[in-house]
Amino acid sequence: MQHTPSKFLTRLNGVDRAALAALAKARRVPRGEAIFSAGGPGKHVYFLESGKIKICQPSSSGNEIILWFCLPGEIFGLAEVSHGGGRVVSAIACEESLVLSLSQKDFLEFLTAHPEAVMLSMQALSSRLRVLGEMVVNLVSDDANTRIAKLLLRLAARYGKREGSIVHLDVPLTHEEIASMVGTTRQTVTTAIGQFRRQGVLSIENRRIQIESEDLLTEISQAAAQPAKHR
Amino acid sequence: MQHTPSKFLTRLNGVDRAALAALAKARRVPRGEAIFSAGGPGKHVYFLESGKIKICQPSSSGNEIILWFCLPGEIFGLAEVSHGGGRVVSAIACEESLVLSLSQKDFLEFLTAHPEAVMLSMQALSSRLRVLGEMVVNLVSDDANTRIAKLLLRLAARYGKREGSIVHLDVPLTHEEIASMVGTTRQTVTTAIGQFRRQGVLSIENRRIQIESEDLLTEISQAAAQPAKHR
DNA sequence: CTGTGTCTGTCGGCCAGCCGACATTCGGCA
DNA sequence: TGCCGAATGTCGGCTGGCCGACAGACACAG
Repeated sequence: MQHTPSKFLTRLNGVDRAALAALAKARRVPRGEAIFSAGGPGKHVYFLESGKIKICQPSSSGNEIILWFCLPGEIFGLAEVSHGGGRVVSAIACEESLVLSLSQKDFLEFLTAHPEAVMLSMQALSSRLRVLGEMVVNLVSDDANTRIAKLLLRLAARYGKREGSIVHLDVPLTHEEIASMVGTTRQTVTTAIGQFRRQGVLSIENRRIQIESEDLLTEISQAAAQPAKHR
Repeated sequence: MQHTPSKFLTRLNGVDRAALAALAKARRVPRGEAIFSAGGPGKHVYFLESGKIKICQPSSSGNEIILWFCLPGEIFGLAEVSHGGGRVVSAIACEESLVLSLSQKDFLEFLTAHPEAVMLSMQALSSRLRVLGEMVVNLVSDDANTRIAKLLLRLAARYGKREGSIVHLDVPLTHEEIASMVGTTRQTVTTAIGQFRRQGVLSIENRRIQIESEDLLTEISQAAAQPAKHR
């Protein structure tokens, strides 16, 4: 259930990291700005030095669905580079960020020169594949409350900062965004979160969610699992 | 919108393919049998020589969600090998199949010895990532009919055999399975497909779906995209 | 500190789609 | 060939959650 964050940069040894940094071009991205956008060419791969990036995919109805958040040390924009074809997702800075970029060509050369990086790349892709698979399963098989609970658990596992038994979710999310991630409406999210808070599962500290009891949340996420059957 | 099937084996050059075949162990799998199951160790990677495999992930409520179908020439079971940790998905033969299996260790050695295979692996992962992303977006943003229409379009693009303007979907799917893939009920799928048939969008030939007009289906899948707004 | 826009919280009405129930048809196997 | 289980088709009743609407509550710029 634990998803290793597969921090590309931090797991690269010093020499290789230096070699990569030498090839890469650094860029400062202010909060809210896109590093790349859906529809664009997709000829670069990126590494997040500092800050936070959200990777979103536009839906046919026009809103952006957040697929995952990218944390410092992670690689992003990789799938399009290896798959070919343009971007289908956008990368948007949640806060001021520092990113390194590398052209497809340079990256491929780097990979041949540094075989360990190959495994790291494949791990990054695999890890995301696993998370997306879990998302799909949740989406098709759970009701709204359960989907919200499971989303919070996933976020806690990947992006939570533990402090005693409390987990601080270090990602900026509006109810609207949560709703778009789990396929429900803003109102339903508000109601569910209010409910969780009243149950003592979580609390809100200046717009950040803090999970008070992961166990209780897990319980909730499994409660409705049995679709009641008869009796 | 087109998803290259990323046929690993067929895109490997002859020499490399022979090398891989030499390392691999072949195995005949009868219809309905699992090559590996969720919860298992995940220390092998597989190639489909002939037949058809479905890759499923169990949901908390017990049923198996089909994530994708594996066609001859494709690699599967790759994500767990590169990511580490056990299987979260199962691979089940839809029909009698011939698979090649390779241990993690042998596969990694093969990759270092045959660099082109690295790109093919990454392409396979990336391609699946893209499809799953599309699935997630559809699931969160579309209503039941639209989800079904889009699923059929995706299946047609990847697994359709074109014959004039008609596309034969060469995958064995019950309404029940379709329902589990798009997060709805068997009855709703039956109704939607009946509707599509009456509209002349598709027809059924001994339990296989044939899409008569991809254009019309595309239209349907986009019609409800605008949530009507006001006016 | 005050205005302005975005975010959160809450309510009632309404409908898509779920659920159970049943009839029918298909296709594979004895 | 006939049988049986699985798959398909159809129907009402019921309800989770969507929608619109509106009222606070922040956050931040000027």
